[in-house]
Amino acid sequence: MRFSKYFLKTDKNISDDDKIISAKLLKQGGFIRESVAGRFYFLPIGQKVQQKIMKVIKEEMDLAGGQEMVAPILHPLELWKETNRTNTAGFELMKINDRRGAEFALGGTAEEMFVDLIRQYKLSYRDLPFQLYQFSPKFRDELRARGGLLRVREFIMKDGYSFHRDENDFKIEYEKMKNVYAKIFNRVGLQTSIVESDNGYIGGEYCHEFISESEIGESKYFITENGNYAAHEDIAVFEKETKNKNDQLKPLTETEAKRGITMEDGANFHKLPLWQQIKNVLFVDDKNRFILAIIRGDLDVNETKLLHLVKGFNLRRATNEEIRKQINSEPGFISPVGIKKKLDKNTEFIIVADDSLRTISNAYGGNNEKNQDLLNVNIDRDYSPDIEGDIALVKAGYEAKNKIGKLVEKKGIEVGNIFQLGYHYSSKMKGAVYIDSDGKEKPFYMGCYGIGVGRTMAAIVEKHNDQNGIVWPESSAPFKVHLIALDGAEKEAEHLYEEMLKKDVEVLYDDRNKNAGEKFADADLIGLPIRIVVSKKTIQQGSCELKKRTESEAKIIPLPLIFDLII
RNA sequence: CGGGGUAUAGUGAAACGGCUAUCACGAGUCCUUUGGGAGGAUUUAUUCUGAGUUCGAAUCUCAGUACCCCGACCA
Repeated sequence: MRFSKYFLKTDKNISDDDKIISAKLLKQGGFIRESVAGRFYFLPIGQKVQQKIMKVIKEEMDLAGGQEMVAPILHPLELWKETNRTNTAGFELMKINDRRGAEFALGGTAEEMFVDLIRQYKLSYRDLPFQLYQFSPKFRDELRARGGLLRVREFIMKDGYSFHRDENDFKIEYEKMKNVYAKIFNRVGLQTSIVESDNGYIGGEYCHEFISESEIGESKYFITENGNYAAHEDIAVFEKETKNKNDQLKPLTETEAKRGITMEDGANFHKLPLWQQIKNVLFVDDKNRFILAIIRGDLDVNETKLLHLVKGFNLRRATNEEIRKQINSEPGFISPVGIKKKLDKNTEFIIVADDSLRTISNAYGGNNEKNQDLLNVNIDRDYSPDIEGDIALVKAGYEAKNKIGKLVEKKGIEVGNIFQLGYHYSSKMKGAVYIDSDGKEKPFYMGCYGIGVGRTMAAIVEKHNDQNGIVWPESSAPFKVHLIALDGAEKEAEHLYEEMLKKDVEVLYDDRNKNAGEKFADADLIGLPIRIVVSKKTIQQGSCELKKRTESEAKIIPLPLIFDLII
C-alpha cells in the first residue's frame, strides 16, 4: 500500500483528554477515530489490525472444531423476554422497532438467538456436541464508556456457543476452550491470566475471564504467587482463620454503650478486637426484600456473593430511615439477635451470615437500639441466620482457600471470557431439547465463549508500545514492512516496493513528499515490525537499511539479501 | 442515574460586553528543503443549537444537546 494513497492520517497534536496510552496511540496513529462516546470508526489501517486478530481467532477456533456462521444483529425481543434478560440485562439493552412496531433488541450477546436457531431442528444426541461461532457487532448501552477501545457501546465480538449432551461432555469442551483461548491471546502477543469470575447476567454457574494484566484495566482480581489460584474480586474465596471459637461460651449480656456508629468506635469502646465484633449491613434488593448481611468485624461484605445466596439481581444499601422505620433498629446498632420479633409482618426479611462467624465466639455488637450493645453473642444460641455461606470480600494479603498461597491483588483488561451455561437457557427456552438415545427429549447442556476484538487490540497496544509509538507484534501488525523512500532514491524504492508486492510481502510504502524526520516519526508511531529505508546514502553501495521496531540499531543490508530477512 | 466541568477552524489553545474573532500545529496551492516532525508565500470559522438581556454577545441569562471527569453500575 502506498502511504500517499492510503486513507491514513497521523496526528501530531492530540487532546489531553486521552490518558489511556492505547487510546492515544491508536487515535494518533490513524487507526481509530471517535464518532460519539463509545463508538469508533476503525479506519483502514485499524480495520486491518482487527482483521489480523480475527484471523488468529478464526484459525484457532476452526482448529478446535468451531464452525463460523452469522446470526442477525436484530434479535426478536420475545426471545429476550423468554429468558427474562429484558430484566436482568435490560439496563444496557438497546431496543429498536421496525415500521410495523415489531420490537427487536440490538444484540449485546446472542445466547437466545443460537438456542432459538438450534431448537428449530429436531437434533439427536448423535448431532452433539458442536460449537457455532460468529464475528459480529455487539451493542451495549454502557452507563459510561471510557478508555478508548476498552469500554465501548458498539464493538466486534467473537461469540461462540457450544451444545452438549451432558455436563461431562461439556467439561471436555470447556477445558479445551481454556487452552484455545490462551493460545489465541498468546499468538496476538498477550499473556493472560485465567481468572475465575462471576457469570453476571449471562447466567450459568461458573466462568473464567482471560485477563491481560494492566494498571489501567477495570477488572480487579486476586492471584496466588505461584498462580495456582486466580479469581475475580467478586468471587474470590479465602481462608478465614480460626480466632477464639473454642473459648467457653459466656452468658449473653446487655450493656449501655455511648459510642459512635463505626466498627472502630465499637472496638475502642469495648476494648476488644475488631474481629470479635459482628458487622451488620442492611441491603434492599430489587424485590424490596430486606437482607441483613452479618459478618466478622474485620471483614467486608461482598455484594456479588450475597446476591447469589439470596438469588437476587440487584442490591442497594438501606437508608438510615429504612433501618429505623422498616426494621425498627438503629444505624450502627443493628443486631441479628431478637430482630425478627421487632419486625412488622409484611416486611420480608432475610438474615445472611458469613461462615466467618463460626471462627469466633462471645462476639459483641449492637442491640437494635441507640447506645445499647450486646456482649457474648453466639451463633445458634443467640441468633439463627436464614442463610449461611461465604459472603466475605477478599483483600490483598489474605491466604487463599486451603492455604495454597498468599493472594496478590492485580488489575487487568478482560479480553475474553468462557462461560458454563449449563441448562440456564435450554431450561427457559421451550423446545431447546435433543432426542437422547433412550428416545426421550432432554435439554441441551451449554457453554459460551467470547472475545472482544477491539478490546484485545487495545490491550495489545497497552502492552506493546514505547515513547515513540506502538510496537506491533507480527501477528497483529497491519503490515509487516514499513518501506521508506528518501530523496534521491525514489526509483530504487519504487522498484523494491514492486518486488515486495510480487512476493506478497505486506508492505506500507511511504512515498509521500515529506522530510525524512517526519517519515521516521510516523513509522515509529504506526509501529510496523520492520522498517526499511532506501536512500542515496545506502543505495550507492547497493544496499538499504533494515531496522526492527523492537531494536534500536539499524543494519545495512545488501539489496539482494533483503528478502531473506523479511519473508 | 447522582455530583462536577467543558463546548471557538481538522487538532490544541487565545480573545475586558465593543475594531475585520487571534495563534500554533494540521490540511490545500506554489517554491525551496530531504537521515529524526525543515523554511517562505498564500488559503482555510454558521464561536454547539434555540431563545432572551443589550445600541452592541464568543463573552451575560435561560433552556436544550453533546462531550469529559468522579461516583454508582458493568465485559
